[in-house]
Amino acid sequence: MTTRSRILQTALTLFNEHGMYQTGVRDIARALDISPGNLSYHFARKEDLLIAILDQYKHGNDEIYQEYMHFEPDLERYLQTISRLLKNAFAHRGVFLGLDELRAIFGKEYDYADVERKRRAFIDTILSDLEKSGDLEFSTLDKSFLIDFLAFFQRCWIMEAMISYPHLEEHQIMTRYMRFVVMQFAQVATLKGQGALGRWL
Amino acid sequence: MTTRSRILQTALTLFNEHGMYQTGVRDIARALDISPGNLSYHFARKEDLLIAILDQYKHGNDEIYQEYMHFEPDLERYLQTISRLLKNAFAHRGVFLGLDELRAIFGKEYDYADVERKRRAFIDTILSDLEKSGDLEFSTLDKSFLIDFLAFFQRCWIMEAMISYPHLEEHQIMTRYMRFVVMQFAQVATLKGQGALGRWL
DNA sequence: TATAAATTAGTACAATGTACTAAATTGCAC
DNA sequence: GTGCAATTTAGTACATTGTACTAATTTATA
Repeated sequence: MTTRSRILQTALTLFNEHGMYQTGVRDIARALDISPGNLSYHFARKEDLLIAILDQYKHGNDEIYQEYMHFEPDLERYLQTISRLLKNAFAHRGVFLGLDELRAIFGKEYDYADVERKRRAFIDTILSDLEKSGDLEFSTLDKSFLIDFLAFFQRCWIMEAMISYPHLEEHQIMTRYMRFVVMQFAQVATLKGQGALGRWL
Repeated sequence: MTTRSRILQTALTLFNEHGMYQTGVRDIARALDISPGNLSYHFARKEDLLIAILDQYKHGNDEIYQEYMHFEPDLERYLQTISRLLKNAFAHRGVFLGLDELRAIFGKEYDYADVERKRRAFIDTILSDLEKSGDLEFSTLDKSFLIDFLAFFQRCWIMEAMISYPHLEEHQIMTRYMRFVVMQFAQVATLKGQGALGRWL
């Protein structure tokens, strides 16, 4: 394991536990038992750490989506995919608490719009395929609204979870939010699709 | 206008524009043309400023809800009420970017659970009344889900707005998010209720 | 007028992010 | 094994920040 990835891992752990602003670069170095100078050799600025962690998060998301796309459309597998996306976000929750700094680097050093564009494109494709496969039908609820909802949900839930349920464990948080999102799917699931929802409710 | 309220106003403006962490206590004092010592006379810690602003936000929300409750249930008025709630959150957006610090004071010096409890109670009452008055009917979409959705939405939207649309003006942001929430109401609006939704879509 | 509240100006301190240097160690291609 | 580059250490330095404190002055108010 390279020092660089050890740094990323430890920094993320500290960010998750104590928050980004409560974690200084000297704290990270101490936790790794390396010198602060060495840390700044790999990451000149604290922001670079943030960016690297965000890239890691983005990469994780891409992989999860790609894997879903690799097989035939299936509502049950899509819900599992969403669950994996939530877990990935939870694993990187520490950086989402630094909204202030996130906002500062978005558009400059980190292309957030790209994440967002991809997300919506994936969701759109997936929902359309699930419509064709007969798992979903959009009559009462508009497809474009469901895309909006899913995009909104996936962007926000982790922030709300950190604020509202800081004491809950990952597993509890996951069931809570999966249940929430599946309730929305229940609006558009066909009889065929209903079966996939059960295990989440 | 008291110095205390001038401080609150200026601090909030700076927080909204540059973020909480980018705004130092010395900046606030300079913007007000008062001495830093004077500022710390009114607010010993920066956190106290945050708490005072949150109280102001909470108070604003309470007033908006109370005013709605003062008249007969009406879907159109409820949507206007939601719009006012969004505006109040937007006016205090600066502090919501300080998630890290918010999380630190929640449960200790600021009763966030109370805000949340009230919010859900209000929403519950309002929806039940609107069901009785025949504006809403809960068949395909569960009432408890709509409560979850509205609570979730009202907690999160401002954070997502600050991250995703930092360049948009208040008016544009408001129409975007009102449109989003009204789409969900469309699921449960009766024929009578439909009329209220039109102006937001 | 007297007392309290408010305000100013200044100092101090620990912690932080950032930047830099010089020397030592390690890894690796030749 | 030698030599070079990458890595790591240790240390210094600086501006900024939140916080805390003092003494003196001004303002408001009973």
